[in-house]
Amino acid sequence: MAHSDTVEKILDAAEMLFAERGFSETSLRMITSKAKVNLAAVNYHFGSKNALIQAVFSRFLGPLSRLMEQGLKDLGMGQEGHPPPKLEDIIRLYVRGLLKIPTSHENGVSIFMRLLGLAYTQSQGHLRKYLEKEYARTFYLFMQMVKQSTPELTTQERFWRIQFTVGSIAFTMSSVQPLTEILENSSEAKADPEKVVDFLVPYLLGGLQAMPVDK
Amino acid sequence: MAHSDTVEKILDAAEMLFAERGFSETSLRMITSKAKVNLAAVNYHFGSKNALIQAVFSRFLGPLSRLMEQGLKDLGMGQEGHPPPKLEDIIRLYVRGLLKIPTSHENGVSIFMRLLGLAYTQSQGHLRKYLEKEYARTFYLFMQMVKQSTPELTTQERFWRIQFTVGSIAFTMSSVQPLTEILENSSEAKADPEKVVDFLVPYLLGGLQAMPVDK
DNA sequence: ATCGACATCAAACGTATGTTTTAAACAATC
DNA sequence: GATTGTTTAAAACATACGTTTGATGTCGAT
Repeated sequence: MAHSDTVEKILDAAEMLFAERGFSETSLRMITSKAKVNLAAVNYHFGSKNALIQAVFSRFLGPLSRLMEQGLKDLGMGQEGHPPPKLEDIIRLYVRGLLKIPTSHENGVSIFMRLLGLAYTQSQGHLRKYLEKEYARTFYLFMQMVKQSTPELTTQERFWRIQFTVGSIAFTMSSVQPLTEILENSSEAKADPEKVVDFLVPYLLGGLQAMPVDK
Repeated sequence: MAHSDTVEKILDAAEMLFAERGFSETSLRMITSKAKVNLAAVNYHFGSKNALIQAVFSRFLGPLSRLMEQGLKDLGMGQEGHPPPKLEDIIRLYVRGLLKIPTSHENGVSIFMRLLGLAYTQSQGHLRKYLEKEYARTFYLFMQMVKQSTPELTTQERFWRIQFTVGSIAFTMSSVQPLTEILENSSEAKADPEKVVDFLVPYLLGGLQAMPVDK
């Protein structure tokens, strides 16, 4: 057919290259040559490089936020008379959700997490603002859940603990590959993302449930 | 005098701009115009943009690692018959060290942390490798300390928990400014880096001391 | 006062970038 | 079979970049 999967091919290539090298460090020519499409195709289909970056995120986050909202409902979110869910269940829900992200490649999780990390640190925050606007609802729901499960925290302390948690996840996942290389060199067996997640959950729970700062 | 403080002015400007916008997104022309020096001065004094990036880090990390090693000695590191220091003291030592980083600007901490975060996520890891090589000793000492204080963890789980910790710190500090803006809009008083650190320490301790994963 | 080493400056270099344009093929829809 | 939307190809666009050059300035030492 005339209309092949050019768009998908571009998104696939861009996704991998962005995760490997960052946004600014990845040129359209790299993307189109990896995707084996014409250079002009990007501007034809997406309009600009920035729009392509957003499109890469949309493909990830659309399904993800739907998955999250469904999971929160399953945990009894908003149901009258339902006991507040355990914090551990909430964390597991999100971590498991991240593992289930639909992706065309093997290492879907780490690619996505690295992209998310980049979105926060790179690109002067214009991407971060886009994400916060677009997925504010999902994030708000998560905050509500955590609030129910940690009534002993002040609003401020809870906010920051959630940020610490997001930070742990994003930063770690964004550098799982380089870090595993270190581990392999220095000793031990290789650590895949799934294993890292097993270590991550108890750590995050320990942090979130720690004794609050006394005022 | 002919030799003014051009080098310092360049480092100051580069430091701030790198932290604000990232490395690739900051051009030499931005730096030199902010520093009010000639464009060629960067290549004259530093040789290349990459060398400038490393120089920015050296100015931070030199004093910092010396501070850290001294602090570790004060805690009894390596002294025969000395009881192993408490984990909380180690964490506080490092967090306090980060706060004491000598810097020419007000927001020294957050700038430095953001730079460190960028070093890990950006620049294809060439900067990360430089840092690990240059400051391997300081990091190794820290690992040894934590090992003494968390004998119940396996080497692998300890390694990852330390990574989670570094991630929390770097990611959070690298976005303290944007995050405080969110807090101010949504509610509450403003949160300065020092206050964030007060929240951070118990969180990190809770994570590091959480029940280990059973095998 | 002169020399020589270092510092600064404006200007240019070569290259890579995102984007646009033109043209020609191609496939699907009506 | 004409029309419409996709795709490719090749080229050019203007711009921004890191880096280099060569002239000029500045200083302390001789």
